[in-house]
Amino acid sequence: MNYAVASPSSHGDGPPPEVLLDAAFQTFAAHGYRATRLEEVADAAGVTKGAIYYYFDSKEDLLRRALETRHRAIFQEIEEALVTERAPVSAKIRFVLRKVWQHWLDPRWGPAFRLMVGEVSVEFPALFRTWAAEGPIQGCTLVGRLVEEGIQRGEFRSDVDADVSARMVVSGLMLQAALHVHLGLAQLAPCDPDRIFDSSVDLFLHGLSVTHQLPIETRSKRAGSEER
Amino acid sequence: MNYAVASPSSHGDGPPPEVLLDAAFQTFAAHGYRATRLEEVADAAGVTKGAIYYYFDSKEDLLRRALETRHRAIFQEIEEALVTERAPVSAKIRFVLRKVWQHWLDPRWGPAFRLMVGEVSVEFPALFRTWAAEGPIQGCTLVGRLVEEGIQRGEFRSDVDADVSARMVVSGLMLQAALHVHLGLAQLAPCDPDRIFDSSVDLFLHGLSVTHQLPIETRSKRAGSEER
Amino acid sequence: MNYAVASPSSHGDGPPPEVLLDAAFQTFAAHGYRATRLEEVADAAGVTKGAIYYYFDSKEDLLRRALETRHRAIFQEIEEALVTERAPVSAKIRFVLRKVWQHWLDPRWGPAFRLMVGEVSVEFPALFRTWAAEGPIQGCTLVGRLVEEGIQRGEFRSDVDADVSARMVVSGLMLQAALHVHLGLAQLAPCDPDRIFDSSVDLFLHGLSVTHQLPIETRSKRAGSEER
Amino acid sequence: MNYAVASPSSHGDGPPPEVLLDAAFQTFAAHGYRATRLEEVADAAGVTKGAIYYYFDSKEDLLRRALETRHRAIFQEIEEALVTERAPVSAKIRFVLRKVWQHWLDPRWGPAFRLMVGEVSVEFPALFRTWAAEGPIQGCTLVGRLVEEGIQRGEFRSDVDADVSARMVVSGLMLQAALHVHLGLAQLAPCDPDRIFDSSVDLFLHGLSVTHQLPIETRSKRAGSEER
DNA sequence: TATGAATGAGTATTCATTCAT
DNA sequence: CATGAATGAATACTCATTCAT
Repeated sequence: MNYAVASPSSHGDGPPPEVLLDAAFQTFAAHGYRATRLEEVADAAGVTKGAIYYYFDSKEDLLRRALETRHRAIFQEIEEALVTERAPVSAKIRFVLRKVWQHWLDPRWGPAFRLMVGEVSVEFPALFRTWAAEGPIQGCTLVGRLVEEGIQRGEFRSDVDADVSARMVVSGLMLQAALHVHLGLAQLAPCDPDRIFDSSVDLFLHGLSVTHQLPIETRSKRAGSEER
Repeated sequence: MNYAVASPSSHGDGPPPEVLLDAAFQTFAAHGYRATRLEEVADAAGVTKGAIYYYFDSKEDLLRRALETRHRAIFQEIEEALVTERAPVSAKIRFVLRKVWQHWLDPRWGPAFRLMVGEVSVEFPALFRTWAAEGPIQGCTLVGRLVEEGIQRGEFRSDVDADVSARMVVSGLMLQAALHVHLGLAQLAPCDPDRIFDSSVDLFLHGLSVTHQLPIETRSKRAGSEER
Repeated sequence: MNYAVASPSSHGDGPPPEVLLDAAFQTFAAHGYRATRLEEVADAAGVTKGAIYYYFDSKEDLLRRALETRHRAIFQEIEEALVTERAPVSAKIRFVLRKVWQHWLDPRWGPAFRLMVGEVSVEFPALFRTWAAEGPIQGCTLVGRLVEEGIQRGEFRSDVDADVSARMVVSGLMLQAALHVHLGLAQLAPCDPDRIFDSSVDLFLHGLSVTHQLPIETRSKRAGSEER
Repeated sequence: MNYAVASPSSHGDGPPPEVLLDAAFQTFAAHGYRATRLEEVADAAGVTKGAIYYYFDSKEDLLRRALETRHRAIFQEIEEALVTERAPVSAKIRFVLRKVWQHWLDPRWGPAFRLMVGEVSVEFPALFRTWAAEGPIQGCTLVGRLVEEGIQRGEFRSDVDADVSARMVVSGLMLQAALHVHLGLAQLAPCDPDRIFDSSVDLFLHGLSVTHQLPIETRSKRAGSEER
């Protein structure tokens, strides 16, 4: 045993084995945090329960560190890939969205999304906010900036709400991935992921684009009497 | 091995008291299914644990029946309200979406969404499918039919994908409600719910509307070399 | 609905500790199966409740395994001790009966008999049948064979019912052990165990022995009018 | 409501309905005391749990009173039927045993025996002793007196142990009834109840009868070296 | 480092018992 | 008299956590 200061949250000298982190992340994601017994994680990792406690302080600590390590800050990568890009903004947006769409299509993403929304959001709000900040929020921000740029360049309508538009397309694709791809709603209403992506992005870009049409309708109804 | 009677083990003859179903639904929604102790439900309903077992067979039975009874099939109502409507399709769509948006804004909806996506989807898949069929799926179907109608009437572009467009706007608004309104992401990126709704629906309807512009870009990139 | 592993839910790899099996057997025998709290067993074994569940799946499993392991197939042993015996059949029978009588006199046998007859027979019929097959039934068979042998050799009357005679003496001694020795009826009608044994076996052997007397009475009354 | 003094152990003014006592006795006998839920008794009697508490103070009280009332002091009856009898003692004995045998053959007797031996003996020893005093013990006493009478009259051997002989035949028949008739051991070793009775009684009376044979063997072995 | 064994606080579930109606 | 509803103490069972080896 060396003289390294004991790390604050475990006894292990080195970093926890990847296999444990992986097993924890996947088991939690698959069955949920509460529904997962530590023994399941241990089994999945090929060790015994006790070993977990050599590296982690508690079930919570295990989840926390598994999430930290496993979570890919996808938008970070994408943004970096984007700086050198020379293309119309709409093409950049499509490029960005395709990247994240592919990420969301990953079989491991759906369960993780469920874990985040379903349990982490309530039981570990801070963790949830971290995930959100690096995921959805950063996605929205990135896309939002591109929309802004499109507006500046005259590529998009000047009266577009860049912020909300970005949230809309990011949320729309994300929940479609979650519900239709991962949660089995495709069985109830089948649809090809490629078509979902293409049609959704087409719709989005059309919505942004400069047109010659008349205003669609007035919004004056919003405060109208038909609302309860 | 036991001589338990074959009849259902709950004893209540009449339907379970509303207060129990309410308390169960809300407590489960608020804290999650696994994280909720039956005693919490009992406390919330002002009874004791034993009373729950007078009406329900198990925690699972309680959840099941609470979900069945509490869940409002919102789209059903909306569709009925729509049959008499005489208006441009875009107005109808805005009307429908406003209705569901208001529903999703309800403080009780967010937790229920979390419960459904986070735990029910994994632990009680059949229940989840029922919810989905009456919620998101029916919403998509309804909006999809309206988009179709708009296309027929020449109000919308003939090349929009009615199905996917509907999913997009329903998913987009739903997840924005969940994340930005209920899960506190508004703190990270503040935004007024009214603005979210208006801008999202504007964007959507713009996306559907007939335009005179050229196609924004080709989709030829999809199979391009940047994909993994 | 749960994600429990399909493998048996007890975790112990090796066989359960003797002390647990012993404690379980004795506590169940002493107080009865239903009346025994798992904590009593745990206390008797000097462990905590949780430890029981490390080795056993349930209270039922604990009983089952305790009975399987603790039960001594006494007649098996006796039969083996008998093969070399050269003696009059009546002596062999007395030898056999003395062996089992001593077994039934053991302070642990009475409670076990009660457990078997009182609860196991109803709640775990298969277990009961196993016990019976190795206990009373095997005893009857063994003694029955000896009686048969005695008849062949001319030592016993040729008109005795070997089968039923064996059942009679085995049942008679067994229930006297249970009621008079273990269940305290000796308090109501005191009698020395040795005397019970000797007199009972004498009576039995007399009953079997060849005599010169006339038939005691006719059995013609059996279907007579005094029956209901 | 009249002014009768509240009876010590219930609120009912009149005696408890037979149907309740019957249901209790039979349910307890069938499933065991601990294993029986009061609701089962109530169901069997066609009332609700609450009604039981109008007549009885507790589950224990219910058992106690059900046993008191249901239990037939069979030997009492038999003894009375016997006083006028003019016949050889052996005939009287056969008569008595046939009566009790018939009683023990009753489908309700087996479960009651089990209840007594299995649970009442441990949980309510006083009750058990009452049952034993009026059942087995009285039976033994009665038969014992007859054997004594037979000895006096020279009908039976003078060296017979009247007491133990009586216990032997009563125990023998009783346990055969319990095990072979009621507890299903007949499946393992089939035998007709009539034959059990006849052969057992024949054997018994033979054992008692005066013979010309030599002593079967000496008892000197009892303290011999083969005992442990 | 890792394990097998054990712990104990917690939780679902049961059921005898009560009581207003 | 009897019921339906409810109670609450008891009890089987679970599982995160500990620890000697």
